[in-house]
Amino acid sequence: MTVHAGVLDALNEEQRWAATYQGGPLLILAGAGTGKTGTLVARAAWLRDQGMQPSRILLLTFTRRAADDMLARAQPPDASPAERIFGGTFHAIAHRIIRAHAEAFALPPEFTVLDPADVADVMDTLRDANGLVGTAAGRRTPRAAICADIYTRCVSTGALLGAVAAASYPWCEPLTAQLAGLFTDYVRYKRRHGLVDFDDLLLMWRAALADEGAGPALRGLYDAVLVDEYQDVNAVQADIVRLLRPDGGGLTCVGDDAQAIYAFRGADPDHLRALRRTYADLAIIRLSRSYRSHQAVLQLANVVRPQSDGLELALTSERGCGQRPLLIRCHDEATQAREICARVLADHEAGVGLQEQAVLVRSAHHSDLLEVELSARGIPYVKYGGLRFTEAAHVKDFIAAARVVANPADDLAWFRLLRLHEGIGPVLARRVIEALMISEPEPFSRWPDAERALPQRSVPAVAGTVRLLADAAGTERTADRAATILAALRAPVQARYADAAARLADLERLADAAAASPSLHDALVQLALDPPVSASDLAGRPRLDDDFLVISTVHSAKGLEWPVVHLPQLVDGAVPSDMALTTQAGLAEEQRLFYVAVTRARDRLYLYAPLRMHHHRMAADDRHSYAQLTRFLDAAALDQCEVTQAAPLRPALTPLGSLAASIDRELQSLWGAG
DNA sequence: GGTAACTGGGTTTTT
DNA sequence: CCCAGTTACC
Repeated sequence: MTVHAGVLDALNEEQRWAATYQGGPLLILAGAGTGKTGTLVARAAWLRDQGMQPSRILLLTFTRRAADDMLARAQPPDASPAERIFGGTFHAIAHRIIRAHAEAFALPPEFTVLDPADVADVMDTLRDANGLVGTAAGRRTPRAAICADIYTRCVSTGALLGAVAAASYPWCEPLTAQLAGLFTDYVRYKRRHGLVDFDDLLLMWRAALADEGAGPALRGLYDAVLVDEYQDVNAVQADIVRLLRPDGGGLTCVGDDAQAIYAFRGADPDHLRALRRTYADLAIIRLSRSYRSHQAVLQLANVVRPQSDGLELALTSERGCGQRPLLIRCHDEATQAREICARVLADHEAGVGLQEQAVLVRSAHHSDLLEVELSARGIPYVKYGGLRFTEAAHVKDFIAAARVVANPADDLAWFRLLRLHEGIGPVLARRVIEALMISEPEPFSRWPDAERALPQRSVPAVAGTVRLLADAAGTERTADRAATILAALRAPVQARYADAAARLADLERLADAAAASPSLHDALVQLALDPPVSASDLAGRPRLDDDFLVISTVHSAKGLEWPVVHLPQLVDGAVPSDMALTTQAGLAEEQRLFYVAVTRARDRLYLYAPLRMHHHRMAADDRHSYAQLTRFLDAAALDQCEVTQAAPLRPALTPLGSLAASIDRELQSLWGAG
């Protein structure tokens, strides 16, 4: 008898079958809202109750939140370390292993983890030397961030640079040789400075697992490996899973290839499909009973869902029929914004809280006009996706300062920190850093020499910051260090930003969060691998009782659900995105994205199709017909929807004309003629 | 020489 | 709206 017997009792037959499956490798094909998390948690608990040692069960996820959530549900909160199931994101677990064996990877014990923005910064400094600046070779050159994208795409898919450029960045193809040079320099730079990016974490874990000496020991750590969201693995992660469980024993993968939406960062749903080829004895168990959406919503979802051979799935609802999705044709984007507001308010009147409604968009800027309309009407909302907290300038400043303290040899962090000060540009910053780094171990002690590179008037401010950071580096306790770093940034942040008060408030939270970590280095790693979505995220949701509408990108909405979902911009070019229209694979991904969006709705789904877009006019002659506007709403899909037309917003032109005339008369009277 | 302030062109999604 | 290139100022 176990404490978790209840976990199994709460499952339906297909879920229980999956949770207690006794054979070899298992793929749980879990449709949207079918209780995938509960099933995976139950399987972990069941394995443990079968006598498997909890610390030898490895749970791999893509987000920290998913890992924490599942681990909390799989075991009592007071379980001792030995009784705890081991789990985390691919990157976090890789980091743990590499840190424990840093010297074997030729890394310093406290190596810096570069986040994607850092990668772009490094590439930016190496671009000129590789002929990738300005309009080299008569063509426009990719920005540093694009270079970083191409790099990571090659690494995470294992594809050749030439092929990646041709397929995804055709305008960069003539610069393949320059990019190759840049990437060579980039890797050399990382190795020389003891830096590790996200891709390296996975590459190193994979290399260790494939190593004849280390491999058996590393994979021998676990008896069972459970992988969540397997459709989102990239080539390196798929290799890691294969190397962890070469014969498939003890392997459970959960996923749904129709919900794979991360191709842009190297994921490929073919890895999920390939499991059948890798493991001849793979069992596939389908979870198709949805506890989320009404049947009427699922009928549209089932039509929209792309099916693949051998992995077909159709969802049925456990929640009754419900209302058919409503497609609202709108004259233009302004009408669409007005219409969304009206329906949000109407449902709110009917008792659906704002927080129970979400507007899901393909790309962050698709809600711009809507946000104006919401603000004008005083409807509160929060937006997820788009700009991340750690990408805000002042947060990057803080992280740079913390990195200088944690590792005074981090020239990239120095560069950003110095440039924060008035009057310091790239050239002066470089000179100061050069002076600081002449003798490696103690950059801070060289400050008196280095400050000679600066013009007199900027010395006091910079020296003040540096002195406080040196103090921080000299103290032991993490809390003291965090507080001193914050103190060091006060003056420069005040001087640089107009809205300094709000930014400093953010930094106080950041400093508090860092103070709670065992070390500054841990805080920085945590921040890189698991960035908070917003400042309020750090502070633990202070506004829980405020009611607000949710606006989110479809990507950020993955795994979430709302009673009411609004899907605007259902027009070719927006959904699907025009960036993806040129390739078959891109279009397939957009289709899956639409499937994910539709399946977020529990009770009510509103689809909005504006006839005119901001820049290009679409199908003007079809304004009053039901012709398809997005290829995803074909005849079969429309059959599953109610269709209505929003009343067009018609400005009253004639009165406006007479107003203008009266203004003219008024003006005329000002100069007394008339 | 080096920085800041201005202006014009392109804009997906993010562990 | 953010970044890169240009101009104006110290």
